[in-house]
Amino acid sequence: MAEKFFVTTALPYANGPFHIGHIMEYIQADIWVRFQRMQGNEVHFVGADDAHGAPIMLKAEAEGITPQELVARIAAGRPRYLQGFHISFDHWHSTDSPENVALSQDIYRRLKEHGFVYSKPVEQFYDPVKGMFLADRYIKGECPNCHARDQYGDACEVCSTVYAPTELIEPYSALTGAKPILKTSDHLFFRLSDPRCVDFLNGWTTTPNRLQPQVLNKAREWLSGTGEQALGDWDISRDAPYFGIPIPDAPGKYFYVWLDAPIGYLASLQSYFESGKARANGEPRSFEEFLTAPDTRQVHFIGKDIIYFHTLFWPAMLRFAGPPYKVPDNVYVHGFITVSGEKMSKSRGTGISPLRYLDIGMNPEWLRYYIAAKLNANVEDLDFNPEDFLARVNSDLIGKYVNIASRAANFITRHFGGALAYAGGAQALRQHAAEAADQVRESYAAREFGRAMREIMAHADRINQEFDARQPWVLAKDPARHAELQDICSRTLYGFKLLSVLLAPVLPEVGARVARELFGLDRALRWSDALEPPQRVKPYQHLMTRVDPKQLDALFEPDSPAAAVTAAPPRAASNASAAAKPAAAKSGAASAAPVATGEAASSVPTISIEEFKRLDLRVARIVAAEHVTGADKLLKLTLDLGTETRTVFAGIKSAYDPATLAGRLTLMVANLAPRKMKFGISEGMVLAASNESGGPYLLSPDSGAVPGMRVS
RNA sequence: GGAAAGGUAGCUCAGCUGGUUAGAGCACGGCACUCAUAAUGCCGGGGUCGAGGGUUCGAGUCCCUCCCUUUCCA
Repeated sequence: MAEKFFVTTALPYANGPFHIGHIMEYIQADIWVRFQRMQGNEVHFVGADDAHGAPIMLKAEAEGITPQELVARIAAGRPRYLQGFHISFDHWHSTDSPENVALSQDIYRRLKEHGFVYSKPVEQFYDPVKGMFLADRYIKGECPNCHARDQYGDACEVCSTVYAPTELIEPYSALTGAKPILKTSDHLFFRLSDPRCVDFLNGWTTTPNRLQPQVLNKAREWLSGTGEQALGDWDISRDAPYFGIPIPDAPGKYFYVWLDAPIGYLASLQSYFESGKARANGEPRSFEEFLTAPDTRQVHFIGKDIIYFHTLFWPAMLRFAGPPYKVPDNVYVHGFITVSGEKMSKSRGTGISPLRYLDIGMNPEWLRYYIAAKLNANVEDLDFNPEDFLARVNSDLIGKYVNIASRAANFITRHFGGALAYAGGAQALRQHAAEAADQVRESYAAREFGRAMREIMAHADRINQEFDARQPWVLAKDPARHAELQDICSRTLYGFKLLSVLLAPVLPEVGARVARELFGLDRALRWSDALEPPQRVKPYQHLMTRVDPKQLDALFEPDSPAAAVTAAPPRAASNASAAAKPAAAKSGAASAAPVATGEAASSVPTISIEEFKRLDLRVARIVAAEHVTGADKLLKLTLDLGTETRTVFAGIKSAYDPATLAGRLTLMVANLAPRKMKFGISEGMVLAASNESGGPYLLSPDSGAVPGMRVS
């Protein structure tokens, strides 16, 4: 009986592009989802942008666009990442959608009807210039404890004291610099402290196999608090101006972004059902029918920073709103990703840019494998270590796994025309494969991916050992022993097929290629393929290349615009940078340590004319453009600078056909230090524009310009 | 300040309810092999399991204290 899953990842806050933390979460969830699908289970995997809230409103304002425009721009950039890393969402939506408005208002009305909502006056700082109430993070002042200046309204970054914004000395608005005034307004509260809630949550959180032990401990701690620590009610309203969903019958009030954010899971699912995609995926029922079915399992993958919302408010809201809303069956929590042991940090400019990873031609499946190898079911942080990454990927994936196919398939192709034969039949091998598959299945199901990878690689070791022991290269020289040769190579290739099946949730592309190019299947691998000894193979084509250390160098090279922004002193306290800070710290429904985004043009510091003059920008003619073998993004350009010719590798393959480039003029940085790349030395760079929604677009001079002219 | 998770070979990590000389992969040294888009096999060096106490016939594994890292405190 196939299981039916509704799976989500945390909704990323739509004020910036994905960072490596998002990608890690998506990879974790995607591996689990693909694994479930391979088992024949029905999975509906959806995501959405978390679009509401003050940070987005303010950031949009600072850029002179509407919040909707900002969100649309960010959303337009999402597919590159999701496709790039093979994340198999069935649907992607937004919390700023009609579905979410209707669902949020409906859930609210039901909660209110059942007595879980009440109103209470709240006194808060108010910015008289901006005309809006200020969240703690938008108020700065002197720390009452250590007297450090310019600290945020909730806690001091110098001495870590936690306080209320009203305790700050000389408070000022981070938005306008104005002195905030205290002002009272009625807020709506969700009665989390209601005994019905507490009873329900005590039962829900302790249901066996629902939460990880560490998460359960945390929830228990919150639920059992007394006095100061007692479970408090939840302020769910915000006063206008606010980018959010209007609260019914409460003019000028909007839902706090954290109320409608998780409801976005349902909005996305509903949109997915109503678009017909669910039907296309084999689910004939309606959204409501699916949600209310007793065998539907609702699973959320989240980061450890948002446990509170997902184990208290979210299940309680759903429970007391009542059917068709169902409470989550599981909330699976992961830790953060660090880089070389360091937390990703805006100020230090560390972290890995997922886009750069893809742009420099690194294989997304390397990262999927590496993350899988280091993930377990616990709430533990995971470290991306470049040397470890290199060693792990190269030795496990290329040295052990891919190499198995390469060494055995060539004999079969050369000596047996692709035909496999198992001496004495393959029954024992099948039995062995079945046991291996069962073992690995359990690890995957339990989200013990690291264990699964160790088990798989242990099988790879065994296959290599047996192959070595039988010395097929010796057998090949003796025609009398060719049956033995065929047997060992067949056994080895069956082993390779088994490994490919077991790795397919992690390496979907390689799995698909193995199925098609090596075993001649016209479909993706299924788990049950592990029990089918292959009878024929096609000639081996190389499946994966090694990681080049130079690529890792390039990945960490601090020459991106983002790095330049983060290296700048933060003195220019423009609206944009002020807005970006609390947004990143809050991180919305996102689930990893903040990382540099460097998007807002207004946050780039000014430079002097002298600094500008250091740039040698020249008009150049593209005399030749060609594809680069092995590079996903790069084109090799030969540029005529009038007096000399340069070779430049440009990451513009996605947008330009080389045939159309030859002859045209563009602009280049002529005095950029030459950079050794995997494919050769790049002697400069061409200028192109891009953002989340499009590009790159090459720049061109007006007619009349000739190669070699200096740009000033 | 309160709380949680973690600190095991150079690196990244396994070690279930305490039980023979503490394991793996990578890295390193040696040997073998040559089928493999420099990939495999064998052997080996290397750890007072954060520190100090305690319980026990016996502790990396339980208890206490301390140190360090990370995180949470709506």
